[in-house]
Amino acid sequence: MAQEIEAKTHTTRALIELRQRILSGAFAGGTRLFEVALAEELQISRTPVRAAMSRLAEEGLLERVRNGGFVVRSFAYADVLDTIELRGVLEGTAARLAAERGVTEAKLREINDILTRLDACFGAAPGAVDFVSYSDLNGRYHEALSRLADSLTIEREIARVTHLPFASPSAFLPTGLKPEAFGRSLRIAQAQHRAIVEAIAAREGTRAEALAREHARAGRENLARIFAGDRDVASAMPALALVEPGGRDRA
Amino acid sequence: MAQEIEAKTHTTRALIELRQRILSGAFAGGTRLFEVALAEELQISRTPVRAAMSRLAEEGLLERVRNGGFVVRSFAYADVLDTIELRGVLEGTAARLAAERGVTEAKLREINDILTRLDACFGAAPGAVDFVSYSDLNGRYHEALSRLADSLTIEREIARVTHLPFASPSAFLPTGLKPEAFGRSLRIAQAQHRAIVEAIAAREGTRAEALAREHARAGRENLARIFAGDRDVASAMPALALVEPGGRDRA
DNA sequence: ATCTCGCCGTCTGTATACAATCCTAGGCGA
DNA sequence: TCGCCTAGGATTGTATACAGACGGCGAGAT
Repeated sequence: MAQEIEAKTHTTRALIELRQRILSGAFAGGTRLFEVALAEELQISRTPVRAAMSRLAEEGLLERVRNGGFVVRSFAYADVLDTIELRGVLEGTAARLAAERGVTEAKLREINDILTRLDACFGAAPGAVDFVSYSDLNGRYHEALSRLADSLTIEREIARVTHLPFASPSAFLPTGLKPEAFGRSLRIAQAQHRAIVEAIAAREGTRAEALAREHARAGRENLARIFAGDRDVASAMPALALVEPGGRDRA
Repeated sequence: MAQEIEAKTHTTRALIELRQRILSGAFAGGTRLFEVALAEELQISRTPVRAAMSRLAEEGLLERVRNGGFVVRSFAYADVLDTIELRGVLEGTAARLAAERGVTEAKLREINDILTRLDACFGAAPGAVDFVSYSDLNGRYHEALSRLADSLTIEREIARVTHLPFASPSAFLPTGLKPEAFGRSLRIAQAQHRAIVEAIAAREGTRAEALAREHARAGRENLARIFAGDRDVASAMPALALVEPGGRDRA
């Protein structure tokens, strides 16, 4: 997805454009996308539009409908919670398998290096955190963690779930919380990061799994806080743009 | 997938034909599929071939390659093990969430009904088992289990993983084991089926999860037994047709 | 009033011609 | 001999015309 910048083909451009529109909530969930209309709008023929929609279906952003055609997939609040839960379960599995199977020195060094650099994001004051660096390194940490089990199957599935913006490990970091409370929760998260790697290194599979799950739970609780609090904050979160408003069950 | 029989469109026919070929191992893993060649072979134009391949990519049987085109995804023995492990983890999550969130009387009755009918598959003698009915009902049980958590997200992900033939709950049932040993392992599996539902009904989430994982483990051990034993049996298993021979690491 | 049948419009399915791109093989030059 | 560069073939990308299928709407019959 990184090399998609400066796209060459019409298909790729349509893919990027449509993905952006869906993620930004330009289409309500359940909206049917018509080839002809989009083709006209994007000034291309139906063929690349179809190709792009097909790939968006692979990404899980569109759904095929009976007798052809696509609709925008709709996500309710409950789906967001379940997806974050699922990420926790999968990352927990990656952590457990890594602990059980053992990891190479090189990989351990790599993730420990990320941990060190994450530590460097924190200043003396509770609210002093380099958010930008933290967010970037947090993403790298989770990516490294998913690779620790040395299983392409697990890695793939985590990547798949994580692809949805609201399930990304860094989804709810730059929230509207007060800097102080926010910095505190980030310090706790970082402590969990360390504990997970320590458990893996000590071959404590069950502990590693439990910690990884609890870590995902933190993200989930940030989300719940956003939802329970200011609704304007929630609707301003880019990661929540494609989530249907209303249904807020299953706390 | 059930309504695909008596397919109307060329795309659907191509999809079924190609899927069948891949699953039967007609293409080695890594083989690149060319639109023109397949179009000629199937006596249709490139357009429906492309559409079919795109859907096979969604199913995880094909992979897109850089600069266009598809290759048949290749599965090593380690991937099979990881996928079965993953199924156990996901079914375990479904079971745990079902226990934690509670299930309706109707759903509980439905899965208990399946359990009763599974019991009826066993005769007096150890080797006396109605394999055909058991296999069918076993599939239904696992499907009902995946729906018990009342989460489309989880259900979807289980369906996705289960779609691969070697990860299906019924993948390694009709094996080349001796009837008596086979019947015994099926009775154990059925005991696990019951225990999982009992744990869910009693709201024992952790127990339900552990049991579901262990249950998947049984399938994995059947697979290992097949692999360790007669290699001819392994190569005769339809579910293993698309698995690369050779690599047998990670026991 | 309601049900059914058939027409028609709209949307996707398909074929095909042409364009663009990528990879490779071969030759030329340093 | 090695490397680069070019030319050509192979393969996908794109546009477009036509075909087919589904659904909605209206007219007619009961």
